[in-house]
Amino acid sequence: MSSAGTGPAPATDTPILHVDMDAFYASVAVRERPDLAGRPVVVGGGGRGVVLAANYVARQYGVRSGLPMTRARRLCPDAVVLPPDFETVTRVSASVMEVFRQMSPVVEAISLDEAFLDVRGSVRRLGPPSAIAEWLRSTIHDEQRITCSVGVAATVAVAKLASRRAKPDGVVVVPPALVTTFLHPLDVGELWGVGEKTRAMLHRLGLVTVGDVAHTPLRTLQRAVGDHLGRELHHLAWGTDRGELAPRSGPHEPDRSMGADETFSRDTDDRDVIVRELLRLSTRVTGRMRSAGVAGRTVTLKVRFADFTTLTRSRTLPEATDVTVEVHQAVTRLYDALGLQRARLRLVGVRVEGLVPRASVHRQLVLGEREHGWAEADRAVDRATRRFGAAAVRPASLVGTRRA
DNA sequence: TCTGGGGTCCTAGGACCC
DNA sequence: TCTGGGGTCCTAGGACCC
Repeated sequence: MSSAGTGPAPATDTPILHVDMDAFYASVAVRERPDLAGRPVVVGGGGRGVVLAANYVARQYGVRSGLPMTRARRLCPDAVVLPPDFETVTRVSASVMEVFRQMSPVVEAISLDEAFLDVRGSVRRLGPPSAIAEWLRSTIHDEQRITCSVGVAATVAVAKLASRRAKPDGVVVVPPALVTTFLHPLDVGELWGVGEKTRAMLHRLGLVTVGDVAHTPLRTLQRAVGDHLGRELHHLAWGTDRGELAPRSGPHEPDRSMGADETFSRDTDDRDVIVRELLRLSTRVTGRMRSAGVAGRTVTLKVRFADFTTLTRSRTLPEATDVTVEVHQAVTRLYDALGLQRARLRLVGVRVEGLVPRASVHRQLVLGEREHGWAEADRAVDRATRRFGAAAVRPASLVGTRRA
């Protein structure tokens, strides 16, 4: 370390960086397949899936993430379509997060490809935030051969908007004096927390730009969109959201819920098929719960009909559980209670909420319940799965019945 | 052959208790 | 005789984010 060790740390009025990988899944795919450079690349699920990421060549054809894959193929028939490579993406993400931690100890990751950094403690060592942003970008580019964009500001939400403005492959700094100049011309839909519905409702009220929202009385906003979101929007519109990060330290907070859902490749009204799918999903969810060491009391069934209307039904059990059979029983009862006749389902889902550490659950043994019951069976399955893989052990009704 | 899968948080009404 | 509130839990739905 050099002599710079004494004296007050240089202050900065834009300590928050938002780093966002450009077209992450697609960039990683191209990195693995250099022959694809310059071609339109779309990463997404097959069948009824949606676009996970599209590189900038594909975006010229109007392909965007979230678009149904069928639409994407129609918009860009020449696109190279690839399934997501989660393993590589996860590995690249971990390396990138490691670079962030070299730049600052205060990192709040929001997903595999996005994070906030507070660089207040790093300016003496590394220079002003804009220089840190550039160094970070060149390091990631050199080490991982992918690009990212960085927004720099005094607050979290402004930094996030700035990084969007910086895309692709750039840096945008918004000093405090320019925050309203930057924010107010933007469409309200750009704000974090304003999706399609809220945007449409605000537009109907004549609130089109962020500036319009900024100059609307708080009470009026709250009547339109609710107390909480109203207050939130007011802050966002003036760039006065939080300027502190909530870094995930330690092993990380436990999830509040765990769930799994699946869209059928073809809509179905066959109870056998549906109940079997609920068993698969219950098995998956409780398996994840057991390896995380949590149990939960509220079990929720989700059902989506062919016309995309969706409903949920939930049931709170007397005791928290992580037992596959109990969760499956609960969702099957909820399903039967719907009394669907010939309604065709597009999707079913299982979720367990109100998770608590398993160790904190003291099971009351119900009269007649054997001590080594289904829970013991689950643990035996977990051990076998760890040794032999997921295909080794599964309920009899999930074993293929098709004959040659 | 339009519209995934993993989550979080908020709202609102009713039950129930004090 | 009047018709209270506050707090918590449960359920259902909706909106949003990555």
